[in-house]
Amino acid sequence: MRISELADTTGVTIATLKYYLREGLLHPGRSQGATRADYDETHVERVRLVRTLIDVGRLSIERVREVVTALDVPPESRHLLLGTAHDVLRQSASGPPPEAVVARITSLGLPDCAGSPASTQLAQALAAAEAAGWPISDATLTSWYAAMTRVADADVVPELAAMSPGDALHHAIIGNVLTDPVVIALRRVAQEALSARRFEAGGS
Amino acid sequence: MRISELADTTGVTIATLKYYLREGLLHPGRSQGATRADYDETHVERVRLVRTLIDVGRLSIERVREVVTALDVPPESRHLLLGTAHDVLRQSASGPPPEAVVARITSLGLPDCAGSPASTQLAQALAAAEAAGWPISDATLTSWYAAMTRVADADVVPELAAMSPGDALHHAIIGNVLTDPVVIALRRVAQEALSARRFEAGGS
DNA sequence: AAGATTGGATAGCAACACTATCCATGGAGG
DNA sequence: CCTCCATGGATAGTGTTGCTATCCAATCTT
Repeated sequence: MRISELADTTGVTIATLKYYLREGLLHPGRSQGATRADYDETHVERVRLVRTLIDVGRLSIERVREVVTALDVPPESRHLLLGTAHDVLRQSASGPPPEAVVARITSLGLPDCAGSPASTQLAQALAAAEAAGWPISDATLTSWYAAMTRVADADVVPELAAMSPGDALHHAIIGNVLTDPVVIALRRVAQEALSARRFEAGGS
Repeated sequence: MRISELADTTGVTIATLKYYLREGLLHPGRSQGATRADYDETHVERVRLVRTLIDVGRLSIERVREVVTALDVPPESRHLLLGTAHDVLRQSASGPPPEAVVARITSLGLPDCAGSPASTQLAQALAAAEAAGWPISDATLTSWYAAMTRVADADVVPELAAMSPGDALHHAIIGNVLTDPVVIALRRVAQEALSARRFEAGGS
């Protein structure tokens, strides 16, 4: 497959593909002499991944590069694997979260994945909310955690055990990127439904 | 309060405040002659709102302008109010979602807020996932909806009924912006916990 | 009177994600 | 064999975004 075909099948211009090649988001095609290279299905899939991460996940080029780098050298351990996936999907910069918030999380009986990207993200999100005058009670937090466990139940499927580390990582990353918006939208729908039930009945 | 004080208390530079004034994100101070204007608590709160929307919510300047415009003229009806909040927090462009996906949503027994921003968002998120080769089953969707209803339970508080439309809108917008990252982070933590339980036991 | 501060206007800047152009090569069709 | 278009590789340019920086006259403070 030549680059023009890759462009046609993915809907991405040649100029952009060259850019992705330069930036290391796309592995080079198998070179067939100086002016020809061969691209295959792995390139098509990679381009689709990159576009999904950019369009849906709103990841920066630099962050996408982190993803493909991780995919090229996936961690062996299945535990580190999810951590890697969560790390590249982090929202804020990966600095150390406030000590006090971390202590609070562990004291609530949430799993002690201390230092894991997910816990760090949680701590930073909680700290940001508190700093903006929106503290979240222990009761709300544990209730939300229970609810999100039900959501995550569909995420951690047995099939993962049978996949190669690279495929599992790909699965975890793209699954979260694609379904986070669904989960958030469902939250909004639920809000509207509850609002209608609680306020609409009484008028206004 | 002069502009320099506003800058000091909010931690935003004067140049940026002037930019926000130009862009209509910040209402002008009460003019005291040609070279002086007076800013008050409403300006401090507005600047904090803008910074939260930008830093945490990653909203563009244009989207923030939508928010403040809506806050200046909040809808009277409490039902439209949540819709307004959800509309300014939309991820993708507010185009019409695919017909088939909408039909599927309503057929699942999800509330028939047809055309509401939340339903539109959901339809678009589902369509995007499907287009990227990640279809979401009816079972998963209903299970997730049940879970997110539990999350939303903490969002739609009775106090909302007693608030002014503007305050309620502010509450809904900033609440979602600040807690979406918390909810998503909890999902990740739950994924790690489930992964540990399901895969760690069997080794690897 | 001197100096700093303000509002208002305009211009500049850095980052980001492409997009366009140029060029030498080289394979394919005639 | 010759022409011609696609390709790889390199480099430069572009549009958008979110600020910054500078300038100016007016005015407030000291």
